[in-house]
Amino acid sequence: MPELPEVETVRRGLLPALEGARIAKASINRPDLRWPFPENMAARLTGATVTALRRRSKYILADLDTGETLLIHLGMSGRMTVSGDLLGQFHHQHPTPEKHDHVVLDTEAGARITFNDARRFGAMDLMDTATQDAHWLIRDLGPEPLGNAFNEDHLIAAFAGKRSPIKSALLDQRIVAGLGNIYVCEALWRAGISPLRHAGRVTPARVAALVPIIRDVLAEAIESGGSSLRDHRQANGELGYFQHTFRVYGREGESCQTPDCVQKIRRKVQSGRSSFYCPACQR
DNA sequence: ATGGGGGCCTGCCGGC
DNA sequence: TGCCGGCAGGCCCCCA
Repeated sequence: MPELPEVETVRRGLLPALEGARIAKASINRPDLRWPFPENMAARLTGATVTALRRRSKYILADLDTGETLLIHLGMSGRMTVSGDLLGQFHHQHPTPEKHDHVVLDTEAGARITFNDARRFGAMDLMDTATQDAHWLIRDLGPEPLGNAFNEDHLIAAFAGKRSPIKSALLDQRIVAGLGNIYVCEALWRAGISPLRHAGRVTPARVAALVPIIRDVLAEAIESGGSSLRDHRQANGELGYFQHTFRVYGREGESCQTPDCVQKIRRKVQSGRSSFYCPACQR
């Protein structure tokens, strides 16, 4: 269920087990996810040490001491779980393998990282670290929403003249990289902008106001993910997705949470995705 | 060139 | 209980 905050939460959860760790064994249980795995992926991972574990948009990037970088995308249903000694006294045993455990990495230190993805919209690839920015999945991505390159000027310029609904524009990873359906709905509700409005017809002032709102929505989600991740891990060692309460997402028919607003949240399908919004607060 | 829709997959949930 | 339709947080590709 991964948008940027979930991917960041997973990355942070993987850090203690993976960063600096040597991969003793890589088990690849099928030839592909959304796309075929790269040639000899197991052999190229085995024996490699992870020197850094980074994130770009919704991609997790593991730099290896072999000069390659492992790219991981969770798609819609991808999960990564950690088991093994690094998690402490309760988890000496690895859990029973489950259906859809497609890739399993065992580290020399005794941790096991399992990639499970029922729908297989996820992806893994290996690329040269030196030229990673040119990778076909990375090269067209827009700025990181939490970075300095994502600012008022950028978003105003990106929306200028755009005929598509602002909902679609914010889901366009070339404009800003990492937002998905949920956080776009949440950010637009906070900003009071209708998801149906053409991007080019939102006033510059309102577009500018959207920038810190997007940052806040994501930062809050990461923060809440971080805390629930710790809890979750204490409980069973899994890197779960945090429980986050959304103001509009999934709340069709419920009352708008804006004080004094008496409207109900509506759901409307836009280019195949559900948008949740308040018809009174969002214009 | 740009925007919208189809398709990839499996699982789950509600209704009959 | 079983079957069926609808739905799911992503993203590439094709078509108009």
